[in-house]
Amino acid sequence: MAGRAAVPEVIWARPERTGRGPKPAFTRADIAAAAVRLADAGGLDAVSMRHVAAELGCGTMSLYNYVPRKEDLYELMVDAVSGEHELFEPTGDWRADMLRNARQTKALMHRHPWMVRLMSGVYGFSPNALRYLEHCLACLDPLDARAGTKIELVAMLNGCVTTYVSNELSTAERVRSLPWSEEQENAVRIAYLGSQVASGAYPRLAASFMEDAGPIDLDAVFERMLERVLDGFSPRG
Amino acid sequence: MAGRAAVPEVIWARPERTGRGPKPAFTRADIAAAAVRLADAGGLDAVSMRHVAAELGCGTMSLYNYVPRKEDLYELMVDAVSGEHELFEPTGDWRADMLRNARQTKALMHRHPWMVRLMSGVYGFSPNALRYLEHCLACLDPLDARAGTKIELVAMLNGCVTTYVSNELSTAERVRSLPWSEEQENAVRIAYLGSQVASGAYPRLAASFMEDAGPIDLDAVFERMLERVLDGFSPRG
DNA sequence: CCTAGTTACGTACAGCGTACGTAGTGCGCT
DNA sequence: AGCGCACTACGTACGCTGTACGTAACTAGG
Repeated sequence: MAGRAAVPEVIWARPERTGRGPKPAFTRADIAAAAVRLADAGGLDAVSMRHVAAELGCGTMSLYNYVPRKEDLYELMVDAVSGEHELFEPTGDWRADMLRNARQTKALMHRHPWMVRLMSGVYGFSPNALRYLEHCLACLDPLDARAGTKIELVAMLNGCVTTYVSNELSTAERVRSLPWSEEQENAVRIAYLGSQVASGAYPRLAASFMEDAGPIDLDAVFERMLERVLDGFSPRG
Repeated sequence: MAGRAAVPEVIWARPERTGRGPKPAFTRADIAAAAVRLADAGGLDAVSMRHVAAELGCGTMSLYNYVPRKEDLYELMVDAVSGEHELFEPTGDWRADMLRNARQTKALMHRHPWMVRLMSGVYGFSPNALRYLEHCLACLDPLDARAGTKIELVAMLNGCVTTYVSNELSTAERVRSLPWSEEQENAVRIAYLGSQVASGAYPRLAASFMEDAGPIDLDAVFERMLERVLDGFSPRG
């Protein structure tokens, strides 16, 4: 009969080896790495069970011995890149440390643009995610606040970074499945936005466009956002 | 030949009627409403071109006369529910007004849980989204700040609300495609999380679990988050 | 040693987005 | 007035997806 049980489980709780039978040809790390490679190269849509299996050099259905559902493959991917966080030694300056963490997260998501799409749909407590969370809490040791508050800080900071990068890359990832280039897509959208703003229906929005005529400094926007989040948690702020 | 052009375009720029030919049987609003109805009832996965066409009572391919790509259908959906925002008269108290906007957004996303998945993937400047943005800017008239700063405020507030609701509903929406119930899923994940925390590998995380033993008041967390965001933009804060 | 549990993988199915072809309809132009 | 073209409508078909299921080979535990 089928060893594949249709029973609730977390992939992390399922042991990677069980002893019986021929020894598995791949580790979970192998599989995650293959999937990440495909996603980096061809976007999230390039990650199909068939493609990952081909990348590993095995039959499609063999993958299901390691990964019961596609969802779990996504979870492996998120965990794998979560492991890319550098867990440095806390310096004692919690603001500086958290800034460093946030900037790292942003860089990580730029390296793996498909992450933003997975973040809102995958459960966030894989081993490496827990490790990162623990690291953040260690950075926050000097902050005098309840543990719950610290977790709220980490969640809010991560959330803001995610949405920021999501906005930044909104076209970049989506355009992969479109039959035209990112430049064309942006041009046509900006043209529409311009026509709407020029229509006079959105006076305040139009005024804002007049104000900052030049190109916006996205990095500065990002840094301002971080400062504001941290301010919200600083004592006497 | 094909009237279906594989050329970059925004669906909002394409006129709904062109004069020539038999008159369309549906409006964009009809289509959006049908798709939203399906998504509310059966989750985002229930929104397929075939299903929407069936809901409207037309052939699958007829839908492509109105909606050139599935992506555009999503855009119609987002715009339709964006129109559910109540654009009240600003009171002069920008903090209170923005709180009201944020709470409305949260309620809206609870009514349409699939929205969080669409928000990070769909371009954010549909007509109703622009109207809402303009409304927020009107609420912020009393705030003495550059227009760019106000837009940052709106973006940050919306972003935080989105990620908050996303975390809140992460299982709820995902579990629809799983062969077991949300309760089972949560139970199994909490069991795993508990086992990890109990393993001693994450001491600070464990301490935090000890601290707030009781169930957390999610609404309070939400309100605290909003206050912190607004604080970051209040003068002399 | 035997056998139960595992790995491996081909086949098959239902569903998806959508390219394409054809038939019918009615506005705009000459 | 009437021709032609742009449009609507929609059936068929293709390539892709996730994955249920069956079969064959293999190996560790009793």
